[in-house]
Amino acid sequence: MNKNSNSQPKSNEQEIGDSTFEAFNGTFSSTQFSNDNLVEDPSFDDLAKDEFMECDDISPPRKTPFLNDTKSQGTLDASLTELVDQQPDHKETKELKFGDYETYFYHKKLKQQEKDDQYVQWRTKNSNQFPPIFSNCVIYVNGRTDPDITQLHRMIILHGGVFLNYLGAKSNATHVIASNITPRKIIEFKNFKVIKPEWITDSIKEKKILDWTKYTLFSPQYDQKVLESDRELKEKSLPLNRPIDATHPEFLKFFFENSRLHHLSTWKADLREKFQQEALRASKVSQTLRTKPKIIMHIDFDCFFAAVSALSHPDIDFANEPIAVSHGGKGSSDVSSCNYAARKFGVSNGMWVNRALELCPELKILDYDFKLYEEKSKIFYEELTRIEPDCIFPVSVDEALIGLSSIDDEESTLLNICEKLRNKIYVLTGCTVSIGASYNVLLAKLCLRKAKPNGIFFFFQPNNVGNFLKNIPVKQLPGIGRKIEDRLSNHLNKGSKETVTISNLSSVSRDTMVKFFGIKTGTKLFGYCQGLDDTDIDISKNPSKFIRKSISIDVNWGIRFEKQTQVDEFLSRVADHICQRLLRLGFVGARLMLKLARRTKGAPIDPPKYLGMGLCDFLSKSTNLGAPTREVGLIATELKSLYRIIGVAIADLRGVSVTISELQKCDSDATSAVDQKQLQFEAKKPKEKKVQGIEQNVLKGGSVFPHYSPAKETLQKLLQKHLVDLDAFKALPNEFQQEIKLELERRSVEQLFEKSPKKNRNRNCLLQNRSLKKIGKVRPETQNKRIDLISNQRTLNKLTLNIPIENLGDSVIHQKTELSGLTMEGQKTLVNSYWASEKTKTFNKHYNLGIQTFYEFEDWKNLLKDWVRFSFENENEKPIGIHENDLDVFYGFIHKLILNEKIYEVLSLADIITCSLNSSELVDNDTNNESDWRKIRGELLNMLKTNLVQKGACIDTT
DNA sequence: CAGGTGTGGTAGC
DNA sequence: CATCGCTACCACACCTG
Repeated sequence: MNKNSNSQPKSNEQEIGDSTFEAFNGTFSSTQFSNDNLVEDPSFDDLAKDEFMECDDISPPRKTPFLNDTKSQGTLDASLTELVDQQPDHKETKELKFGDYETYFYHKKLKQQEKDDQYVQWRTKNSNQFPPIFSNCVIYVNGRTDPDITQLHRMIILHGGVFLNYLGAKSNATHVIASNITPRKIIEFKNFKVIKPEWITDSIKEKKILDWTKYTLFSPQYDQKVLESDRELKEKSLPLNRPIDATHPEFLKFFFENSRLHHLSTWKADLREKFQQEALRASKVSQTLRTKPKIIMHIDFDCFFAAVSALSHPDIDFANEPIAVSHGGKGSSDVSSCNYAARKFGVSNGMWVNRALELCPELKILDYDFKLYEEKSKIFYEELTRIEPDCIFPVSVDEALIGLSSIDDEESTLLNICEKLRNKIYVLTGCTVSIGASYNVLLAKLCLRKAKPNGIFFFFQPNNVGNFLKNIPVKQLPGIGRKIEDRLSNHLNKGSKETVTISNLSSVSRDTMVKFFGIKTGTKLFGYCQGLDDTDIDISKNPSKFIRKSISIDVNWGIRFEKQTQVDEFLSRVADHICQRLLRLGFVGARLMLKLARRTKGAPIDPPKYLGMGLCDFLSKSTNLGAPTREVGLIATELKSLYRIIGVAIADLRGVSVTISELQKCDSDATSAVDQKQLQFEAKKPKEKKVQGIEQNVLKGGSVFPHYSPAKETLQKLLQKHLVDLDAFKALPNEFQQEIKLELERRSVEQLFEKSPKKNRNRNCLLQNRSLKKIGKVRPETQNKRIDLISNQRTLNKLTLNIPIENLGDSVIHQKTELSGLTMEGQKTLVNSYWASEKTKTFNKHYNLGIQTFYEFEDWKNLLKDWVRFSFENENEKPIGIHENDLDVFYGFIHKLILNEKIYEVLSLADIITCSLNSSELVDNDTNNESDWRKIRGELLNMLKTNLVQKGACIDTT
């Protein structure tokens, strides 16, 4: 750094530095760094060289394609273990196989790249002669080559490239190297740049990356063939391969690959997770309390997509030619980004292309290049890290907030840092960034607005803040969008179209704002008008605050369905997609929400935007999943029933959105159950209330399993669960009523009966599910007729074969939907006094099923084994036993399984109970416990049977 | 009052 | 032909017990 600052011309620094602090509104769009002058500036040349040396010294060659780094090694190892542990005969795992295949290769790739890294480090230790010319390349070598694959491999990685062992369908290979190629491979590689190996060797000789087009493999006589097969392929596969709308099986993949907003959102989430993880790691190492950073820098690319897309069009004069990025060149496609030349014509982001072309007929439309955006972003963040700020807060793929606590000789040094950063990013990415800096986030953001394009703007004069703010439109304030602006405009200007500025708000009191916008927004807005903002961007101060709280998928384009089956298929695919994301991100979730967009009455059937959603009403409904899970089948069924509960006419459906929340971290790991539990306690900290008892217990030096005390909320929940409806209660036989009353008396809550509770709103599906799960629990007659399904494999086969499978899906959903509105007379309220009373008297320990995390079905199996073992452990010369709360969670899961036709799974769980009880490990010191387990096992089979009978399955009980 | 649920708004290009 | 209008998070209104 110091070395470089010497090469910076002093005069510039002085000139800019002076003006900075003379007037607060000075802009530094220093022409010195505009694209044209940049390269010719001699001092810059030095700087650039220097910087490159520095890169070479410090940064290791690209390890994995961008953003994949966030995957921890642990996850991958675990995924692999999962893969190996799969039982081929198991239905669940069979379905997972395809995804895991990819995981397997991913893992392999990572291992390989690790090895590569080690090799590169070793080789470059004593020599510095490998310029990273392939640093943006991901290269796959095909077939026999000269030099051979091993040599090419070495050449590529030593020069900063990534070598691919396997070319996956979604592979991000940038180049394919081959000397010979079969016609078949020509088709296979038709989407790749296929280049001769000489490209590698020559590039290394020249010490720079050469134009690959001069090294393409397809010789002229092949070209014809390529074209032919290409056309052939296109013609044949066009109707099949190109999704038209969401009825196509591959629609989701296709849609997300091309959606800018999807990319923006996932990049953001990934960055957030990455920095959160780093902060978490850092805060464990040093617990020093940091003060709030004194300087906030807000740094952002100028029209990021447009600038990056233009890089692949060297013929374009980016500074003067109007450019926009969108899909296709006309019609209702969104302009996602446009350069400043285009903005002069009134073109803006979000505008439709046809409108933009009206405003600016010579506007050039460029395509998206999501991969390149990612690459440039990676470089950007690498550079931000390199200046070693106090903290980095990612705002977007191309935008970050940076906190600096103090720098010596603040003013000139800050400017120096900013200019150098801008230079470096320009050299490395070919795109310009702007920087705004101030003493809080609000003002830094506003400074950035003033700095754009390609400039720097500082504001450090608290006394002058009123002056600084007065002409700022309120729309520019963070968190103030179109709606709030509209409301302000209506209130203040009475409909006139003038933009509302901060000075317009000076007369508005804090109370008025709070009344208008609520306590939070109102207070925030009032503070903003005084230039106050206490947002803290230091993630490391409270990393757990930034942990992910939900995962969602939104599709509001291309949604056109005619039949219920199409909707259901789509929901299944969404479920599959979201479960894959849960797996990849290492989460399980306990709550599911479905949000639908329905064409507003009177809105045109076909909106102006092709396959767009048009004007819509949004309707949402959520449900609890019983236990944290990522079971695809379960989630799919829940979605389908939620869809029916919301009840949007299929023809009016325009958008589908699925959110899973109440997440728990769950990097499936082969650690022991107890270890897992302890990890869970840490991970669950955000929800302190629920874990409190446990934590206290641990602090007291006691067991991690808390003693059960019926707290108020638990009691409420119990009532909710067991007493769904008072009418239903009254309809019960007398002895049942007595039993329940006695039990509740024991808990001294019988006064709750005196009140007459309102009719249950039936809002929550889960409530009904819970009541359903109790069905048939203590009916002597069914108990007597209980059949032993497990012991008789023939019965099992018959059982599963006799179910009218093709109708099951419908009946399941139908059944659930009906339940949400209807009561099942006499069956609704069933309390099993046995579990409720005796359990709490004798057994007082949780196994804590409720806070376990559940991955796939295998984990439930292990958990159950463990739980059985645990219940036999001795405490005060009595076995710990089974806690009703655990049992509740367990039954909840079983119920969901049954609803999802996971018959085999339920049976195998029942089987596990039998096996565990027969295992010699257990000390048979209390027959009660064993008989409890046998009852539970019987209950599983009973629940299963009841459900199957309802569906009309023919069960052979002989 | 604590909590749950449904809805609405915002940000990035 | 077109076109790829996502997603995480906060805040709030309203309801229940």
